[in-house]
Amino acid sequence: MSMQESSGVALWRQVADGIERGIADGRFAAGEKLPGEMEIAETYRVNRHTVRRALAALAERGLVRAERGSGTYVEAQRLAYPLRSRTRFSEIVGAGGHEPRGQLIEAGEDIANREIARELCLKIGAPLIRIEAVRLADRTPICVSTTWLSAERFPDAGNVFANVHSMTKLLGHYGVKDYHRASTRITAAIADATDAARLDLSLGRPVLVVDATDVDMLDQPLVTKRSRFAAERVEFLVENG
Amino acid sequence: MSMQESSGVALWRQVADGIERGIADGRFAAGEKLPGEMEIAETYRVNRHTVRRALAALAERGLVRAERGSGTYVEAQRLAYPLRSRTRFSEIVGAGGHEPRGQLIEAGEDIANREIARELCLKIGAPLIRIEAVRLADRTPICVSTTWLSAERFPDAGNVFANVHSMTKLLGHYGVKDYHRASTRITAAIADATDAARLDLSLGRPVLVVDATDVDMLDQPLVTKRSRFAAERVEFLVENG
DNA sequence: TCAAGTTGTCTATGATACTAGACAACTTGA
DNA sequence: TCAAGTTGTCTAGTATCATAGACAACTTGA
Repeated sequence: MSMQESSGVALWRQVADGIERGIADGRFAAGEKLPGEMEIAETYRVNRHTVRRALAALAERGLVRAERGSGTYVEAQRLAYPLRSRTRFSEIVGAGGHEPRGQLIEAGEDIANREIARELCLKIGAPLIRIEAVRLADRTPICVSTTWLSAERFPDAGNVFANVHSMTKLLGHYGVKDYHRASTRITAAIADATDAARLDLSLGRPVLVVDATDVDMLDQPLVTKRSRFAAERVEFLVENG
Repeated sequence: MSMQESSGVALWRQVADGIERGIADGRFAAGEKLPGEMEIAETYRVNRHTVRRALAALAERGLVRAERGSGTYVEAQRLAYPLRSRTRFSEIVGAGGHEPRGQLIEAGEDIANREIARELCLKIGAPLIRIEAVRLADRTPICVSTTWLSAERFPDAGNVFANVHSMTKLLGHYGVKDYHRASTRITAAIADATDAARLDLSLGRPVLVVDATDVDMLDQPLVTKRSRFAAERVEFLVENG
């Protein structure tokens, strides 16, 4: 018997994703015992060895734990991430009982392409500061983001961010007392090699890609950014009404 | 030279995803010529044959078109999908210049688990109608959704939906004049085999998973649903303030 | 016309992925 | 204690993945 789907995704990986989805949506509760390897193999119509490889991958990521002679058990949970007009990473993570951390990867200069120029109401080719940062809850990386600011309005923003480790504090440094989210666009993709490494994700894992622009109290654009969230670690909450 | 990452995702697939991302975020504009196979191979540090397999996969999905002796050219676009309090699939798709279509896959009975009971303010074990449907823009499937309604309040809802092909019309049939979105939760996952087939996606493609509950004008819950959107075909827009 | 650059097709080889079967090591409950 | 059920480990064979090189077929621009 053979399974040729030729999707470019290994069978063990498909099984692992299936089990992970089961964990994420509650079919397998935390602490609960998974079905036996044989039963999983029959469910997915694959060999037991293929299931073992899937479970090994999940175990390595800390989602399950195998106990010889007994069974394989679940251990996981996702971070709830509300998308509000006032979106602050530190507050959201703190509210979830975790310690928020930010880490600068790289800061440099850039020039505005058409898209960024439109978002920030600048001219194409205008000088920008580009900040690459990773944000964590406790010791788990949650997202990496690329942030662009006008280099004219926020000179030396890269160095300031390196000191304060927070976008809110950075803006405060330039006299911005408060700001809020003007637009948010969400889609999903597969993490590229760089992001996967920074998020401590294995290759091929999905990320939620969020393009957002923050404005001040007069609706003047301040910063625009593209964040990539590890899909397996967060769940966005959109609150209407 | 060798590349052993052993992520469970074939190299050609990683290259294909990388190029697709480039198309999605505008690095490669529609109609534009991609870099030559040799150049792509050098970029990703893989063999030219691996690049060819990636391009073949993209060509089969209609994202690119190869012309012998000349080059490989892009052809694609994503559907903008605003997430508002008043979210109507048909209006969104229609506004984008496409023809919205809905298709019933299956309707049946179900009983409320804890999560659904909470969303619909019912007791655990309460009888439900479960509707599986796929929704398309022109002839392209955009999302599949599983919708749950109280079987007491909406008796025979499955047959009604089969006739009207629209959730808005179904609710109208029971006297609900207007409704709006109460909560929306978004995450991403890999499409399972069933969803992949229904969305005409190859295995391993990411989907945006949306859990949402609609309420009437008195904030009484009407329906709760879990939709899976083909990530490569949509882009969610969250509009704040 | 022609050279340079492009995609298309062939052969070949080694590494991984998947299947298959067998048995060991261990846990649990009767 | 013991049988049934669990995970862990070994061997082997087949198919797919990825690499490598060579050359054909075709397009483009000088």
